[in-house]
Amino acid sequence: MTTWTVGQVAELFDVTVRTLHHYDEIGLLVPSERSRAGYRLYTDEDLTRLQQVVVYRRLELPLDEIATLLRGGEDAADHLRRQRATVMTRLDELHELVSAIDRALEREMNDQPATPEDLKELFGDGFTDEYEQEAQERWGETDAWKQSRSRTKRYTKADWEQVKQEADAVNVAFVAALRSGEPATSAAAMDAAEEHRRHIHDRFYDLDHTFHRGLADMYVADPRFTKTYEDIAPGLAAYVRDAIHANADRHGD
Amino acid sequence: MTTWTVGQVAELFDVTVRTLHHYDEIGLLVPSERSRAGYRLYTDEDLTRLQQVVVYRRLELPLDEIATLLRGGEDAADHLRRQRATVMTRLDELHELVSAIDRALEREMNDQPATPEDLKELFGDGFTDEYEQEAQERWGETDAWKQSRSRTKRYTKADWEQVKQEADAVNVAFVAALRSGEPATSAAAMDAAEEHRRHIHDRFYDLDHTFHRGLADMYVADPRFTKTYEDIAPGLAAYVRDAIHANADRHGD
DNA sequence: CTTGACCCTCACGTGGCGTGAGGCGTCACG
DNA sequence: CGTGACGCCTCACGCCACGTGAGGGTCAAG
Repeated sequence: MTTWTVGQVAELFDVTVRTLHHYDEIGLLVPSERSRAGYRLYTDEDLTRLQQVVVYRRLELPLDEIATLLRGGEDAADHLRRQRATVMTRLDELHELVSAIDRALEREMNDQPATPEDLKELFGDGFTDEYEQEAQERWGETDAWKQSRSRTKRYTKADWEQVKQEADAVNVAFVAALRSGEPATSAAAMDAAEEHRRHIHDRFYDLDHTFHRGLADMYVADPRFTKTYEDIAPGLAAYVRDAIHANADRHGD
Repeated sequence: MTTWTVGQVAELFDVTVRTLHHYDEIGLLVPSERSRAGYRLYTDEDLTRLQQVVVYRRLELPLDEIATLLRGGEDAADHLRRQRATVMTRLDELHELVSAIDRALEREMNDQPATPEDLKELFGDGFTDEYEQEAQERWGETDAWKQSRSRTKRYTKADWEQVKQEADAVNVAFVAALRSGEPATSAAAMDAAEEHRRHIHDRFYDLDHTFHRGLADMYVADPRFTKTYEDIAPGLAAYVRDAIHANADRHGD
């Protein structure tokens, strides 16, 4: 038996039958033979070609580029280099994405009242906790998370209460500036913004002014967090955001 | 002017008009008003909602999840955590991809163009061995399997030899306990079980005592695995299973 | 001769829009 | 009051790499 049917080939290479049909349709891998009944029959050579296709697919080359590559015209090294650059770019994007999500999550955490149950749910209380395991696996690599976790892990109830007090103090400063009629670009408002940044910086993870801007925008973008500020004082959310941006400007970031 | 047309909104938020049409079509963002001529007119509230959509889109959340989120009530943190896990998985894959490309490039530069055999060696997979195929069928895309793959991928020949030696040592311990006539609940048998668990835990994937029980049951239930043990010594499969359960009991899981 | 596993060819669905086609609305200028 | 440029509308197909049936033929075993 020197030929194989779709099902056999599919199992061998861990692809679906539909995929082989697709490759046939677009001419990327047309089986050399057909049985009288019309069954696709793959030869050794077909399998070799499929092997190459499968490998290049794992590099996420589009199928038409793979076709070009296998037509033999192009230099494989060039393709690989280009692909590497593409992957690296994508990696950077994903890294940014992760930290953006981190910031969004951090914002979630900050806005939740720090009841012991919440903390347990957020940080877990043992290695048997599924979330804890996943968090360690998945989040273990980002600096923000490592920092935040290593710091908050040891926070007691009292610590959390103090964290909350600090947060409240920051809010009070914001409200005072707002009520006094000073603009968000005033020194008082910017000072409150800087306090806000330092609070997060000290308590959770390193936070520079650029990231701080991102957080500020989130506060206004999402009504759940807008509400937190609007409940304290109307117009506070936008005021806080503007103050943070002004403060970032002041620091030249 | 308290409403905006598609074009204005598009420019404001740096999205295309088609995108706004799309969001309208799928009901994610339906403009509150229409002009007599049927022009879409976006209000302040619409823009606020769009702002949120845009933010979440930057986090690459699927549109239907964003819809769920904005419908309110749902926990944003859950969605964000899931999204984070997804992105991290993708990051891992791309890291592997980059090193695979590097290895391919190295081969390409130093030696001749890569033959299919080279590729097979470099990227693995392709003509997978039977164990790997069956394991994939069994475990599919479970975390354990992914973890095992990501670890073993980087094992060298020497590593594998050591892994084999460790596995043999565990088996020897089991056989010794069995031959000496000690019950599966004896300390010797349970110690061997614990060694077995740690071996897998260290070498392949996180394995607690509860999951270890599941493995043990499978050793007896699945003839392929049963055979492995029965070939070493008759009655060993069941003995191993009982020892593992006893060991799990001992550890209170 | 039946059964059941395998194979075939359509052909529509997926996500998140891009990209026209064909036609109406609006506005500044002449 | 007409005209041209531009913006808006609604279809509706295209993209990529297949997934997922529907409806029907083929093949080896019992």
